[in-house]
Amino acid sequence: MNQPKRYLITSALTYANGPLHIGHLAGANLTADIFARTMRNLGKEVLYVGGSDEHGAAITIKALKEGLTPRQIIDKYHAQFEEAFRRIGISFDIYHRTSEPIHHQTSQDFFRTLYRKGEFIEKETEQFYDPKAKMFLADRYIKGTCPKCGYEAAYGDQCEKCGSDLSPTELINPVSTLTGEKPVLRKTKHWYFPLNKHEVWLRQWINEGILDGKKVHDPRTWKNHVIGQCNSWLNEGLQARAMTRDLDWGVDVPPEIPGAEGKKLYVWMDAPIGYISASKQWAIDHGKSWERFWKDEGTALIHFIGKDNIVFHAIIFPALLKAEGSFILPANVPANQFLNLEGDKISTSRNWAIWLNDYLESMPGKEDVLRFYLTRIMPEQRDSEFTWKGYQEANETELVNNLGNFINRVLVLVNKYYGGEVPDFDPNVQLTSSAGEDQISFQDAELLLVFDKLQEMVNAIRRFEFRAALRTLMEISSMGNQFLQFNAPWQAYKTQPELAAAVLNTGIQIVTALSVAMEPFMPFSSAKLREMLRLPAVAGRGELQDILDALAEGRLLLEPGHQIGPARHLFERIPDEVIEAQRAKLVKTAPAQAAEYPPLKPQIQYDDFARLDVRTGTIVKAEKMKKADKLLVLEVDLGFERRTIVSGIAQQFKPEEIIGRRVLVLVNLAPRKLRGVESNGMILMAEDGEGRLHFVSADTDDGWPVS
RNA sequence: GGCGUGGUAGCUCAGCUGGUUAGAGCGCAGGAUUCAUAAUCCUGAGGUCGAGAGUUCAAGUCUCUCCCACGCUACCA
Repeated sequence: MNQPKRYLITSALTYANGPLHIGHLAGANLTADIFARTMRNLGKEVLYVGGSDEHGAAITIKALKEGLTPRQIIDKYHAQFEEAFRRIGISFDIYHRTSEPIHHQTSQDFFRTLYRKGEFIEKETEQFYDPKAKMFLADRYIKGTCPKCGYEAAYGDQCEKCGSDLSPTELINPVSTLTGEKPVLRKTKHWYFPLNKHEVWLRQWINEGILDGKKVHDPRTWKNHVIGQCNSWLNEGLQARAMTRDLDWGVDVPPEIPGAEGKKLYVWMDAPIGYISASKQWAIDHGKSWERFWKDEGTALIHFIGKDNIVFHAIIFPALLKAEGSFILPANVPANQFLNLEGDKISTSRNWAIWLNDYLESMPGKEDVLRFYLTRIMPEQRDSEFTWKGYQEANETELVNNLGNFINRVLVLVNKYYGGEVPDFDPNVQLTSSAGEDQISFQDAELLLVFDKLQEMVNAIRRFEFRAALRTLMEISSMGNQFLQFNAPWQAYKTQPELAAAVLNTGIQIVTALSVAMEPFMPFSSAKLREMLRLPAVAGRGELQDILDALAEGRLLLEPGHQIGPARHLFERIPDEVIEAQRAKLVKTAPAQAAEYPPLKPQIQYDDFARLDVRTGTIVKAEKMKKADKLLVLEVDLGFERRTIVSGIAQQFKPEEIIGRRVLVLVNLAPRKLRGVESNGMILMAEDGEGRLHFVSADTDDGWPVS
């Protein structure tokens, strides 16, 4: 495949309802940053965009909870994100936000174009509207009397008593569960995007890289799990998706479209278009063209995301772009898997995470160590795990002992023997190669080995194999350590000064190469090293390409006579106490929501209660229901009879554990078929604050009533 | 239940279209060395490649069945 002329790189937008943690870095941001920096260092034209995703119901809810306005919430998180990303060195060309007018305009324009082209299906439905809450109600927020069995607390989508599927409009006396008000029917219109119409070309584009008969990318460069996930969706059949919602916090549906009042664009018409509006803003700020990046086939569009976002970026957004007609499609969607933490999933609600802000505050100057370790364990092909011990070890064995030590050895020796001046040398001096203790080499041959490694590293990054690229980088400094060890310039300096000069000149060339090559991974340490070398910091202007060219042509990277500064340590050990203190911060908390008691149900009369017939019983048989994850088929002995009862507790109880359990059974519940098995009754369970279920029972004989 | 991805030395992971004694780093054992943040270098021990069956002259690599982890999805509160 031809090398693209330029790259448009995106990091998944960050949702503005909670702080950043290391998972955000490992998934979509550090990956994209390393890629963007590398491409800039290779002299490519790069536009790297990111931003905050600031719309949606979750933000409204968060605002209500904290007693703030949605605007206050998003302002707070956006500022926080921007600052944290900057401090950890994510090199966005622009970090934008979806609340900006230019974004609203851009996504509305996008919607308009699709609307005019007839890409949407309009569906008008009558839905219940709660005048007090001023919102349309989802089916399950409505209760009323079941038209079939007369049960008074049937949900809008289903009657729990008789099991029939309902639609909210069938209910007699519907009531909003939010406010208790009587909802009114209102017509509401929504626009659906018929994804199913796009299935055929999507299949070919994803699996063969062919779009409109043209090869646009090589599917072999896409990750297995990305293609697999897409095909899984395609094989299940794509459905028309609503592109609008009855929400109050988001981008308005273009007002001139009939029926648009009160409607907002759904997230699929909003968040990914944020990439486009960010590009536009960047173009305005810099007097450049955004369309060069979005509409020219010489551009490779790369979406960096986590695996939860695959379908969104590889199917839905491409389909929208194609339907719009003027945009290129992504050349790759290198999704990462998930990062776990100390044996458990990262969870914002359980506070199981390493928060980026906290890290930046409590581990000052250690930005690159985090970047390094996260890259080293990056979940590229499968989930991986962050441990503080692993972090400490990686820092010590690789950064301090290998990379930092090699650089320090060279700089100290050059300072000590040559007053910090890069020594001149005789290119014909025989050296021992880093490739083996018995191999004779010369300086230029040695530098060609470095060239090969740099090439290898660049190729790995082009394949989005960041772990491999980082490993290759470390191999260069390993080679450097071997080279020093074999040639022992500290001895040669006394007996063969010409050897020492050739060795240390070579050493300083390798260090110079490293100062550039390490920049995408560890920009802060790179800058520090460049300062010691008295060289300008790497600024993303083709420095890596310059180095590759020079090495290929046999030119030196740092000329004899160049004066370097004193050696300072690039990395330092991190004491056990510091690691322990960090680990001690990790304390799982119960999710906040689960701690809240559910609201009390409306008052009932004794007669209502007396209608329930609850009896004691014993589980005598239990087995898993086939083709269902949550159901157990139980046989319960009630003394006077045995009954089959299906219970949705399979995720918390194993069948063999619960045989013999005394339980309370609601015995006069109408029978209902669950996945083909008739259930005659209901096992009563108590639920605790963390959602765990517990059996309730009594010490009486089976079959006697409970009241 | 369906689909997807993964399951390789104590740990973290490489192993492309099947081909000689399965690799690396860390850790471990022994040795060398002192320029360097007790760093570095050399050597070595360590694996029936999740389990079983099959295809093949030949399988970690292909096929089938099963088990485990994670994700999507269905069903289910």
